[in-house]
Amino acid sequence: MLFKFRPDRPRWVQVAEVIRDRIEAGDYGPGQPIPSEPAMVREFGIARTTARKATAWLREEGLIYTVPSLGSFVHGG
Amino acid sequence: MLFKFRPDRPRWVQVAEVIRDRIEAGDYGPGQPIPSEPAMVREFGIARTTARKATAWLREEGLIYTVPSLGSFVHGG
DNA sequence: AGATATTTGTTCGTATGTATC
DNA sequence: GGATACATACGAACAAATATC
Repeated sequence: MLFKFRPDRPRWVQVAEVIRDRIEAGDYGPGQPIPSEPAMVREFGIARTTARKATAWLREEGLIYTVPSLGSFVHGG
Repeated sequence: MLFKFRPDRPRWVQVAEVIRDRIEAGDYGPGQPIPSEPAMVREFGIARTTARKATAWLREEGLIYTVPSLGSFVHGG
C-alpha cells in the first residue's frame, strides 16, 4: 500500500517528514541506514529525484549523513 | 556572488549571452563542456527552466551541441 | 581476477501548476 | 493572451564506488 500524499504540500517534504519521524521514534538507530533512494521509490511510489530531495533535506537538517555508494545513516553512531 | 540581472531583458537571454561570451573568449574550448543546467542554476541563481532556455538558444545559434545524460559541448572539437 | 548487484552522483528530457508582467 | 520565471515531479541514462559472489 503506497503512501497517501496530501495535495497541500510537496511530496518530498512529506517523505522527509516520515523519515524524520521514524528517526525520532528510534526506528533507525544512530549509525544505522535510513531507506535507500530506490527503497523510498518503492515504498512511497515516487520518483528518484523526489527521494533525493527528501534525503537532501534530512542531510541539511543535520539528521543524517550520506556516504556515496553506501547510503545515508543516522547521526550519532 | 550571484549574477546581477538587468530588468530590461529576459534572464535566459542574459545567461545565454554570458555563456556565449565565454565561448568566444575561449573559456570553454572546442569539444569541452559548458556549464550544466544545474551549474547554471547554482551560478546565476535561476530556475532550471530558465537555464534550459539559455542552453536551447545557444544550441539554435549553433554554438553548442547537447548529448542527453552527458551535457552540452562547444562545437568544433 | 572477474562479473554482478547495489547505491549515490550527475546529466538531460518532459510535463504540470502557479505567478507575474 | 502571451512571454517570462519559479517550483514540483515524473522518467531515462551514464558514471563511479562499494560489496558480494
